[in-house]
Order: sequence, then structure tokens, then C-alpha cells
Amino acid sequence: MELIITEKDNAARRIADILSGGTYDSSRENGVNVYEWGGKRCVGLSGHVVGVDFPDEYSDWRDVEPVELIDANVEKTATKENIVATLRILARKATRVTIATDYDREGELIGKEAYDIVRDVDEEVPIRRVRFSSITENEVQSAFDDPDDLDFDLAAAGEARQIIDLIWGAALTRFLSLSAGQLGNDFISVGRVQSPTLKLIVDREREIQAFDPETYWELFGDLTKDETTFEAQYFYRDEDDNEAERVWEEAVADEVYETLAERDSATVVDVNRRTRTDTPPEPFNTTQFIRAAGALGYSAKRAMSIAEDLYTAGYITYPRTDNTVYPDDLDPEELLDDFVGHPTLGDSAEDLLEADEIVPTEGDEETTDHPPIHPTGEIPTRGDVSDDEWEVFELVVRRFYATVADAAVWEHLKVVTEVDDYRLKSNGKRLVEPGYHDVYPYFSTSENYVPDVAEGEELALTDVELEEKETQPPRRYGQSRLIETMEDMGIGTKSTRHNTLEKLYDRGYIESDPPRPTKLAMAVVDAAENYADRVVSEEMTAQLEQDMDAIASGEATLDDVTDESREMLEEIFANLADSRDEIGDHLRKSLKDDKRLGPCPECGEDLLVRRSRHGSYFVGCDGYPDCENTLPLPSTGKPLILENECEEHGLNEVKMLAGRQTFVHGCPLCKAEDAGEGPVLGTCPDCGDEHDGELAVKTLESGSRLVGCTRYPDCEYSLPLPRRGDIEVTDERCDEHDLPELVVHSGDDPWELGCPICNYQEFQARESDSGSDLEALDGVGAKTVEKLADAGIESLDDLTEADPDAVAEDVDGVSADRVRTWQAKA
DNA sequence: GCAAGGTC
Repeated sequence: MELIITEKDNAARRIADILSGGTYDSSRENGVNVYEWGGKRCVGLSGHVVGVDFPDEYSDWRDVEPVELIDANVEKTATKENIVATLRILARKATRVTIATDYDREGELIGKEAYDIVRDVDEEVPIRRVRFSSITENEVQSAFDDPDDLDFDLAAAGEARQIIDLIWGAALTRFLSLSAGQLGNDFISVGRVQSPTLKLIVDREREIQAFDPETYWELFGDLTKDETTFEAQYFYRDEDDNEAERVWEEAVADEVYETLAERDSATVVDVNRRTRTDTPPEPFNTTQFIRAAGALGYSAKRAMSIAEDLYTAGYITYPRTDNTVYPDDLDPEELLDDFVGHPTLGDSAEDLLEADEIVPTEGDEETTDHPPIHPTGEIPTRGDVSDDEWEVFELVVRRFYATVADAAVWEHLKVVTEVDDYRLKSNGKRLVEPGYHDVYPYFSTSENYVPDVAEGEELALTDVELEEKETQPPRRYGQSRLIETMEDMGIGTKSTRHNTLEKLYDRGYIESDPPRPTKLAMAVVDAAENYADRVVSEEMTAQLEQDMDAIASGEATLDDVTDESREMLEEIFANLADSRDEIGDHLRKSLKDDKRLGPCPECGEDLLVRRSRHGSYFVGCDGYPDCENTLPLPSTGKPLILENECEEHGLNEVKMLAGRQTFVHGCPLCKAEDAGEGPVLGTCPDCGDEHDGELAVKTLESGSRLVGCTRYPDCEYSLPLPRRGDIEVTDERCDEHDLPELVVHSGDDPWELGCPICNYQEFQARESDSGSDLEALDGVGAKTVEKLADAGIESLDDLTEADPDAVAEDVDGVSADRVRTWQAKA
């Protein structure tokens, strides 16, 4: 029995399909899919199934000095126990093992992890390694015809990275967290990738803060030829003889303005016409995909999550890749053929197929990991995927179209006119050959019309304007720009860069989008720059890459590299020791600055945004417990403190971040003063006995209403009320809850809501019996639920037990792969 | 409860 091990389940299934000619059987062991045919079994891992960590005795942050972690043992432990267990069982029965993990450094390490697990149960069994860069018939067959050995040096290079990242990350993270007393969930993290990324954001913020705007002037006028009017802008030659439009002295600007304004014509002195070829874009790697999806409004995280779903369902290729060159076995014509006849994607494919020759564009990166992201040729039915999924799928399809389309051609026309010694220019552009823009409508193709004129012609000059402007600070990085910059700097990987950004949000280092650093982030970067410069610099990764290359080529060993790294960290800690309190004070101060709203009207200390034990946010006084002043915050979203201050109270305004429902709450004190607290209904069932809390009808700043406790935010008991209509409190009382019955007046028929507690209980009961739990799955709507029900699948439980292939046969428009994805999610 | 890297 030969055992084949791949990096992921999806690859295992496709390799089984290729090697067995489609005749494999699948079964599940410990929740792991095993594919079997003619004396072979194939199983997929889930990336790394073991991870590095310190022994247990190092796990209490307060008991262990962070510096001790530098020389602590680093152990490997199973992180995916079910997969490791399955692998051990399968390895015992194997007479030969083939490792077929991804063809890159991390894949070699993952292969080595599998190797160690197999060796642990069988010291003798031959273990070989196959390498292929795309899972296609040709590549896979020839890889298996010509197997190789595992590259232990390359795997060791990866292990060195794991050890160095763990030691530096853990030791410095613990040091900063302990110095500021931030333990538990709010620790202060540092790492080889996250910290240089954070420094990028912080450095840009420093530039913005230090920016001193300068005033300048620009002059515009309208020119007319044969009733066509177009814009012209004043320009001059600066000291380096470059064209410049900005005038830095007001007197000069006025002088030019006066001359232009009093003249009514300008003479054409130069006409320059040229054509420009606009080459089609390169195939998608992960970064460029994220950028293009970003332009459609998707966050990096969301774009990757949708791509992942489209990949698992079989519609697009693997979304994590560095490659921008299509492999030889991708036949563009064949792939275009798959789209012919499609109602919305078909026309473009047919147009492209009419070309004499199809030559795809290529980028600079030709790697062995995976092909560039492209459609597989399998097309989802519109109703089977969400609108977002379809939009992203179409983007991937059209990007593929663009890479095999013709270049576009633009015609640029530059007209220079003169008034006395002053010159004006007009730039026109026209798209003469739309080329790839016809199939890839995501780039702007706006034209700017400038008519044909000849040298010496006199054009009417009107509407001369002098505009005063200010230079602008540099702009904050957007998410996709950050990911591109990380790639340029060589930090992170195609699989992790978008997660790193999420991590910075989670740690409270950045807020909002485009991300803005918090005071805490500024302080962390400050501390790192002063004491551990290496960890915030891209140099650390660059050096590590060199060291890993040295290990991979046999010029250095894992121990050489990790020992040297440990020594560097020892030195850092030697310098840190004396400054612990100073660093801690700075961090603590910054943490408070991030929460500060302004002065407490009752005691003059600071009002801070705080979080209750239940997780909700409120405004509390720093003078607590001496001052017990509190103000409520809305229950939806996470508060973001804005820069603008309320004029009346001197408090910063607050915005509530809640995805699409994000809204500006404003000054919490104004809101509290305005908040309509309506009639009191009765005793609060949660805190009434203990603290005399009462329930009242409340109107929130968002306009929605609820029945809530008067002791909010100390008591968070609340009941929903309808959004519209006047609420009448009747004399009838509910026997069970001793609350008045309510009537809502909206339109002609009053709605007898009754006791708010009874009403809420009934509402909850209805919610829980209605509908099918299948609807919780991605892309499953009422229609699919109905189709599944026809096939005898009425619940998630039914679905988990069903055979994917049978379901695919019975249910129209549902593939076996999709069923497997659902099963995995269920 | 620390990192970064895989993958779901």
C-alpha cells in the first residue's frame, strides 16, 4: 500500500482523480478524507499539523522572565491532532510513502513534518518526495514518474524561521506586555512581520502630523474653437527647466491673472499629437488580486475569504500564489471555449477567440508554488453564489480575458497656447483602440476632448480663474497599498499579509479604513525603535532570508543561524533591563490617551471609553471610584474616538464602527442630555431587587427605541420595540411580569404589542422554529433549500451524513465539491 | 494569553 500525502484535502482529491483516472473511492477517518484506489491511498494535511512552542513550565507570563525564553527549549507539538492520528494509522499500513506537499519552502517543511510523523511509527518504510507546480495531468504524472528525496536542508531553513520568530516574538511581546501591565486579552505584541508593517503606518502618520501646508496658486482658462470649449492651464518652466503649474508667490499669480483676464484670445504655438500603447494587465497573483478587489470595495480579508470559497467550490484556481506567469499547460483557447455561450461572460470570450493568435501577458515572477489565479472553466450558476461571490468571480474571469486581449491605444493631444509671454496648455486624450478595456471594464477609460487646432490659430479665451490651493499631507496607506508595500519590502507571504493587517486591528494598533494608528501603536513603535530596532525593520526579514538560503544550500546549519539570532536578542535584553519602567509608563500613558474623550463635567478628571465586564462599551470617569459619572454608548459596534471635539463640552466625538451599519454617535454628553428617556414601566427583572433598577422606554440616538434599565450601562437588560409608530402605555398589566401592556399606533390599525417581555419571548420562540438551518451555509438561499429538501436533505445533520456525489447527481446545479465544502462548514 | 506560517 502506497501512501501519498498532500498539503491540503483539495490537492489530495485532485491528485487521486488524476492518478486513478477518476476511479478512486473516498472515505473519512477521524474527520479526514482518505482517497483510495488500486493499492494507493492519498490523504491531505491542513497546512502545518505541528507547531513550535515552549515547554509548559514557561507558559505563565508572570513566573518567567521574558529573557529566559531566549534559551528555552523549543518543542514541536501536534496542532491538528485528528490529522496526525490518521496519518499515524495510515503510515503503519504503508509500504511506501510519497510526500506531495506544495512546491515551495514552507511545503518542504510541511513535508518534513509528515516525514517525522511517519518515521515515528515506521523506521524503515521508504519515503520519497514529488514536486509539481500545478495539479494537471502532465505535471503530476511526470512528477510521480520521476520522484525525488525530501530536501532536509530546505526544511531546516523553514524550521530556523519558526524558531527565530517564536523566540523574538514571544520574548519581546511578553516584555512589553509585562512592562505596561497588559496581560490577558490586551497584551502588546511584537513580531518580525507585524512590527515593520505597523512602523510603515506609524511613519506615514508622523509625516502627516509633521506636515506644514504651503499655499500656492493655479490658473485656468477656457479656450474655444468652433463652439467647442476646452480647458487650459497656465504653466511655466522652473529652474530645472521642468514644466510647473503651481505658482508659489501670490504677487506673481496676481500678475499672470491680470494679464490673462484682460485678454480675450490666445495664440496656438505648439500642437503635439502622439499615440500611446496601453498594454493589458498581468495575470493575478494574490497581491494584485487583493488590489483589484479593493478597487471594487472589498477589504483584503473579505476578498481572500470569497476567493477561498470560489476555489473550494472549484470555480477558480488556488488563490494564494506569487506566480504571474501562466504555466505551459494552460491552453487559453480551451479556457475561453468554456465561456462561449454564457449569457453575460460569453460575448467577450467569443470576441477574444476571433484573434489570429492568443498570447497571454506575463509578469516578472515565475514561481513553482501555484499558477496565477485564473478561472478553472467551471462556471457557477448565478443563483448558487452570492452577489459578492459572483462579482469577484467575474473579476477573475475578466482579468484572465484581459491577459489574453489586445493592447489598447490612446491618442494624446497637447496644445500649447500663448498670451504675451504666458503659456497655457491643454491635454486631450482619446481611446482609439479600446483593446482589453472591452473585456476588462475595471480601469477608467475617461477621455478628455481637445479639438484639432493648428499652430498660429487664434482661440477665444474666457473665464480665466485664479485658484488658491494648499499642498496636502501624504495620504494614509489603504489596505491594498499596504499589502503591496509589504510585498515590495519582502515581508510576510502571499498567505499571511492580509492576516497581518487583521492582527493589527485586533491588537488595537490600527483603527478605521484606511487604517490609522492608535497612540498605543505609536508608543510600541517608539519603544521598538529605541531598544529593538531590528524587530521593526525589514532588515530582519532580509537577513533571515539570506540565512535561510545559506541553510538550504548547506553553507550554514540551523544551529549556526538560531544561535546567532539568540545572541542578538540577548544583547537587546541587556539594554532593555534598565528601561522597563520607563517603557511601561509610556505605553500605559498611550493606552489611556487612546481612550480619553475629555474632562469629566462632575470632577474634572478624564472621561474614558471603557468596556464593561459583559463586553459592552460606555464612558466612565478616570476618577472612579471617587467619581461615578458614566455616560452610555450605543450597543452596536466598537467606538472610535474622532479628532473633532464638541464645542459645548470639550469632549471628542465618537463614531461606532459596525461594518455597514457604522454611524457617528457624536458627543456622548450631548447625546445623553438629548436622549429621550420615556415613561417608566416597572421594576427591572435583572437588577430591580438588588439595585432598584427600573425599566423605561428609551429612544436611542440612531432613532431606534427599546425598553431598557435606567441603570444602564451598569445593567444591560433590554427588550426590543418596533421602529415606527407611537407607543401607548395602557393601564392593563401583565400578571406574570407586572409590566403595563403596550399598544403601537402606526397607520390605521393599532398593534397590541402587550407586555414587552411576553412579546419578546414569543418572538424568540418563533425565530427558533422557523426556516431551515441549511440557510446558514454560504450561498444557500430558499431555492437551494427547496432543491435539497426534494433530495431528502432537510437539515445540516442530513447534509453531513449525505454522500456528496449522490447529492450532486440528485440536485441540479450543486457540485460534489460544494457539498464537501458545506459538510466541512457544517 | 506570546510569532509567523500553513490551511478551512
